[in-house]
Amino acid sequence: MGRVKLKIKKLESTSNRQVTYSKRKSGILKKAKELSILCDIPIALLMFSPTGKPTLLQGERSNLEEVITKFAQLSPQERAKRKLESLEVLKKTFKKLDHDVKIQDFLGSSSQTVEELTHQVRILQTQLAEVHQRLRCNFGAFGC
Amino acid sequence: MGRVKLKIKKLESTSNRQVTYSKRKSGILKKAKELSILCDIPIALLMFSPTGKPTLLQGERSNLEEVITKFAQLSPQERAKRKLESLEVLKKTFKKLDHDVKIQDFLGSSSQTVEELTHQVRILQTQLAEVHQRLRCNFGAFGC
DNA sequence: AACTATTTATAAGA
DNA sequence: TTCTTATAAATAGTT
Repeated sequence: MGRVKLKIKKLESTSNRQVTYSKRKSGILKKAKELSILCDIPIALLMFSPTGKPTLLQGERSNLEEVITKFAQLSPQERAKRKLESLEVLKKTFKKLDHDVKIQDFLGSSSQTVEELTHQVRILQTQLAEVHQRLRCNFGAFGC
Repeated sequence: MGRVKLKIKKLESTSNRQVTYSKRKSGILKKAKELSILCDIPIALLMFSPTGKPTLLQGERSNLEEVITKFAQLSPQERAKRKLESLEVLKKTFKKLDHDVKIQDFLGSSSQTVEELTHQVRILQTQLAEVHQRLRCNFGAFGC
């Protein structure tokens, strides 16, 4: 959507990458917020700028109330299907993990880099803690 | 982008929510992939359909090589600034968590719901494990 | 699932 | 960088 049709491949110019990131980031954040509100769904978007600055968006409804309600309304057949789909997604996720973990040809390191990764760990731990919290509050004591 | 200007609020009709989710989901997934490639950045997008079906996208570069390289190139001043920014993001995240956790006026439950939440926990744990793995592989044994 | 009238996003340029 | 604008792209309502 611009003066010319853009080919989707890595932009050569560093400054152009940064400008494009800035523009498209605001666009995709807007889209995510709109989708969350219009369809009343939970959504999470995590990205890193070309310089490493993290951005985290959680939709207006980061709670899972709607998912729970909708799920409770499904028929047994639909539930069984959903269960299988969930397992498929899970298998794919692990498959991707296995692949990524094997490609470990990284470059040099820095102490700041560790801080950055640690920061990401904390964000994910926070999200994890939130889901755990919901499990506890809504369904009693589970082994989570 | 349609016949009329749409007001951004929860769509009344359930079927309309599902149709809109389907259309906009494909749009946002495309945007995320393009952003990942054009700007060569890591990105993760997690969302749930109005019926609870999860979708997870990780950009082409789910590894953090670029972030690390870019970060290593920053000046000490820029690193200090980045560190402060990361802490701000972290504070916001926890603030949001506190708020959400207090609002615990959920509806009825079901055994399937627990499975769905458990599935989400597993996805987040997988992402967490991935980041931990990278920490270990690239920077030696940390207490993670 | 397709089709278009419109709105929206954005690439280049100022 | 921030604003403008020509153009590409997404999509709301329709079929």
